[in-house]
Amino acid sequence: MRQQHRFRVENRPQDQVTPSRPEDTDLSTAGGGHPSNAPTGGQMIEVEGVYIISVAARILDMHPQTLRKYEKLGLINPGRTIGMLRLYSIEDIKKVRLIRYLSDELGLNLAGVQFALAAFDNMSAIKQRIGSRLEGIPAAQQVVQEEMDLLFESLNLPVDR
Amino acid sequence: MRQQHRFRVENRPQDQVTPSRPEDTDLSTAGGGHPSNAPTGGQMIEVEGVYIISVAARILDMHPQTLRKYEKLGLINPGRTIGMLRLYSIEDIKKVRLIRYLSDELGLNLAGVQFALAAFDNMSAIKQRIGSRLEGIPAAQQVVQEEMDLLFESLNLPVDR
DNA sequence: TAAAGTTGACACGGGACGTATCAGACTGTA
DNA sequence: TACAGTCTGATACGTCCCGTGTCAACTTTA
Repeated sequence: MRQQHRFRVENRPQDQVTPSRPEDTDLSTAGGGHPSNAPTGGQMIEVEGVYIISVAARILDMHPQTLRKYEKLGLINPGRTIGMLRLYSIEDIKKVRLIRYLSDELGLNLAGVQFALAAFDNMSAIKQRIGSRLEGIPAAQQVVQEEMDLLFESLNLPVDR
Repeated sequence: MRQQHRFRVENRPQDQVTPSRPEDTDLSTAGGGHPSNAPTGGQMIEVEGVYIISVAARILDMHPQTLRKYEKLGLINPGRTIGMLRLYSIEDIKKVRLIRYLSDELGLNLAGVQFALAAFDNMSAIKQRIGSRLEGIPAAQQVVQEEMDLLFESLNLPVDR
């Protein structure tokens, strides 16, 4: 196993280095991408921990066509090589696992998955925004943190996310 | 129209007067029921704005069997007469409209509706809990109120709810 | 007592979803 | 350069979901 590769990837203006993530569900300010591998000025950027669709499908034990369908629906947004091959990052893989959990375990259809993912993103964003707006009031920050964590717990998410 | 009735209703220990509402999605502290018509000591409690299933179905333009199915799935929880007839309150009607919106407009299946309703309830509860825990810090209260309202808006709910 | 309600079961048609396959073009690696 | 793999777009199939509809046997309401 451990089939990692190196590819020449698209130098997308939006997201930094790691593919996927934008989550076009507005509000999103999450980011979280460790800014290693700053653009070297040119086109060639080395990226590790990234899989083409056949490998990602094997890792996830899912049909490649299903992954393409998820992308078409906007549920995931894997990166691309310059030649347009899909590149799935670890984050993408995790997201697909979350989608599968929502679908298989909770029984949501894909519209429901879309709704839930957007809700998560918005909740995360709001949590962060509140946190930063309350920077001068640590006691309040503490309360909000506790309660928002409770809220996430109440949604029956898998341990991993 | 305006087919309102009076029934002898169950004197349920849990919820006060108005039928429906418990929303067995824990955390719920919403309440909101105007406590008119306090129990008269005996069995007879007068309740208005409450409809039997045939009337509710006509108001909603839905099949009665669909309403029964929703109840079986725990999506709604109409009150009952002592004789076990279902009684739909205005709140129940509104909730069915929300369910129909989630289903028809957003395309969620019933598992998704269940998830969404639970999420709303939990979000409402958390909002209230934070509000009361921050009672001594009006500035923080204000921030949380604003951001949580933003969060609700981001979920594409219909105006009425 | 008649009309409308209850539960539980079963069934039907349309649509969603995962999977599968095809054609024709392109990409990446050896 | 050859070839395996991926790309897009389309179509199709089996299974399941969901709203609707109906039935039987019984209960409640007016």
